[in-house]
Amino acid sequence: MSTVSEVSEQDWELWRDYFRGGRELVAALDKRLQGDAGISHPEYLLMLSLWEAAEHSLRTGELAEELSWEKSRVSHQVARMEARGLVERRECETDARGVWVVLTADGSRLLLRATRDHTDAIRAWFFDLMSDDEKRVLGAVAQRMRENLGTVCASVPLRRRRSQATPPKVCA
Amino acid sequence: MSTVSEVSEQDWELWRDYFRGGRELVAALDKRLQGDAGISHPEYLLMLSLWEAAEHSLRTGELAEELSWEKSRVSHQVARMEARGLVERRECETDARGVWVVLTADGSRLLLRATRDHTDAIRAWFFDLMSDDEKRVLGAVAQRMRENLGTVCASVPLRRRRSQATPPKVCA
DNA sequence: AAGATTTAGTTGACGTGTCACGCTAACACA
DNA sequence: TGTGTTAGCGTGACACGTCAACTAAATCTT
Repeated sequence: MSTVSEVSEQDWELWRDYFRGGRELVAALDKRLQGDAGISHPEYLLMLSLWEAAEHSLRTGELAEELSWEKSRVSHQVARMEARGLVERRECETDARGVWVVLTADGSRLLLRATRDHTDAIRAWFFDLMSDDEKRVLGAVAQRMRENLGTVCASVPLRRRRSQATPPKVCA
Repeated sequence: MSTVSEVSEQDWELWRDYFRGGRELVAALDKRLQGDAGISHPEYLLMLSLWEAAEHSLRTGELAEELSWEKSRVSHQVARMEARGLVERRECETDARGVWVVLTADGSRLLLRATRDHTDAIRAWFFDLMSDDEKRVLGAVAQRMRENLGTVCASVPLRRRRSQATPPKVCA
């Protein structure tokens, strides 16, 4: 067991392509969002979560759970976005520790402007490249990976807690 | 064409799992490296490239090409790693603009210490989760993705320019 | 050989992401 | 009622990563 060469050259090739492919795809999506709407991918994701929530607002912790981010990360990101006017922080009436993060009108506008192109990009650079069979395989493997890693937070996130009358059904 | 809902719920599920799975896997690998050898994944990758090169040294630009990183990124990373004593910068005799980046003894030690566990982790969290058929599919899709995105630098990197007497054959 | 251009590499500013720590409010319970 | 614990969030430091601007050496041009 476990001479390094146990992993075949082919396998390393696969790993390389998987690893770099992921990075390159996300980088490309990010660049596209920047160009189209002037927002980053993390900003898009955060605003999307808010958009999909009741009143376009969520508590910091809910946001973290929704995005599978650390709360600290959410805090930093919200701070930057608040400075840009994309979201607002509001005190929580029922829990003085709590904070509501609310999508602003500007935020909504940008989100909606971005969504179409972003979705098209994901389709063109991801979905359209695969047959249905390949999608099944990829999905199965990805799920398996997450479950396997999935000690703590990884197993949870099968979207629940939705609301709103059919907002743009997008994930990325 | 291109109502957002063109993308099925299943497809979004796939995208989510693929997207987060990748992030989580890399995060897990990084954490493992930190714990085992006290180095980050980028540090590991950079040192591995050096290790595999003649004299354990490469020019900044070669390093960038090898890793598919921007030169600026290499520069920053090397600066941090030089401060930690993992690599050294050395003037280039034949081209006064050039810089050789050389793996130090400390760097080598850490790299070697890290390699075994890192490889095991990749095997356990990636390779072992897939059948050979699934590997083929994943590899094909990843390659297709990179080629599709692959305007500029994406098409190049099929490892060339190897040297050295069989160093740890690892990629990640 | 003078001047323009290209190439190698660095730097600073800034967004992203994690970790360790700290703070206050809510809560449990003696 | 006080006291210890936990939950919700923020902050500062630092690593990662990109972009635009920069320096200086090499190279090309005429």
